[in-house]
Amino acid sequence: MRTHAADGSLDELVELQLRRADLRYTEGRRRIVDMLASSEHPVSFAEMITSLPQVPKSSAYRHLMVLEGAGIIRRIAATDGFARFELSEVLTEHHHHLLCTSCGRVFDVTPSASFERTTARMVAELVDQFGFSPVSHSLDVVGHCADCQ
Amino acid sequence: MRTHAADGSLDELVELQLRRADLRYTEGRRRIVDMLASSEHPVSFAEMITSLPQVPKSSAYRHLMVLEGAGIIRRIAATDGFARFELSEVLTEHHHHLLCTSCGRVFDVTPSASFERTTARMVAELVDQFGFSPVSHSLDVVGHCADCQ
DNA sequence: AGTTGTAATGAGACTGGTTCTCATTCTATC
DNA sequence: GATAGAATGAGAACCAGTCTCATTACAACT
Ligand SMILES: [Mn+2]
Ligand SMILES: [Mn+2]
Ligand SMILES: [Zn+2]
Ligand SMILES: [Zn+2]
Repeated sequence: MRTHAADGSLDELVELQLRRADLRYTEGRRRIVDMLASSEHPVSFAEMITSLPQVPKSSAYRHLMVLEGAGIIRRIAATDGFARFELSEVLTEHHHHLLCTSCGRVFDVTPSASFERTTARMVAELVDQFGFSPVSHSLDVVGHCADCQ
Repeated sequence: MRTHAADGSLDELVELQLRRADLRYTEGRRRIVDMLASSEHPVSFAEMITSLPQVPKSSAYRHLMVLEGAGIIRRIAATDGFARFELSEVLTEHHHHLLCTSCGRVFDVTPSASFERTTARMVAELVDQFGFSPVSHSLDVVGHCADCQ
């Protein structure tokens, strides 16, 4: 998932958002954000430390918690029990996921505008019955990816 | 979530489905199925062994795997990292979930028929772009429940 | 009823992903 | 450059979940 912010401005946006919470945009955190920004699909923790051997495990876990807490990244529960991570939608764009139950991978799919209008209406309908206050929604499709048929 | 099968027939349906895979519908498995059938919301493992102290932990985990494998129950990834379990949709009815990020609870919501027609159309649209073969979908709303506002 | 093969059970050991600890090192601000 | 709070990293600790293995229950046959 590409960012829709111009390449140069992503770092600035992240730094700003961290500053707001008295947090620093340090080397390790930058490495993780850059990695997620350039990844074609949501990334598992294992993939992450493999491709970023400079970042120690204990620190990487902490960075993920900090970045998630600051709303910079989002955690996705995949079908294999291992979470995946991606930039949050304020830094990319709203989209949905295809979850493969064979290999565990997660794929991004961006719906059309009319699609999203319909979804928003449906979410409102669901929530009304319950006094629930919605923050976000996710329409996940579970099945088998092209590689795993 | 109530079952739509008449009370008496649920056990028969489950037994049949297990038999098909040369599995037995034993005491412990029955306890878990009954518990899920009478529960108002998806149940975490902790809740489960608390309310079923007769079922040992190691057996309970195994029962859940067997029942999930046989398509009798479904595992839901909640926002707190702990899975929840419910009867699968062949035994209840298709529905969606409201996930509270404050308390971690999961609520069932049953959409209207027209709602589901629309959703099905949208899922087909998403999947086409990817050569992905869909098995099921889930439209989850993340936010705060009435208790946690 | 007895035999046999396979499924199921349960206590406890074990695993490995994740979190915690703590001593040390940065970094923003005064 | 002094100070305080944030960040770091190695390793210990934790604990949900899995595995092992000896035992028991069950179904299908003779
Ligand atoms: Mn995504
Ligand atoms: Mn449900
Ligand atoms: Zn796959
Ligand atoms: Zn709540």
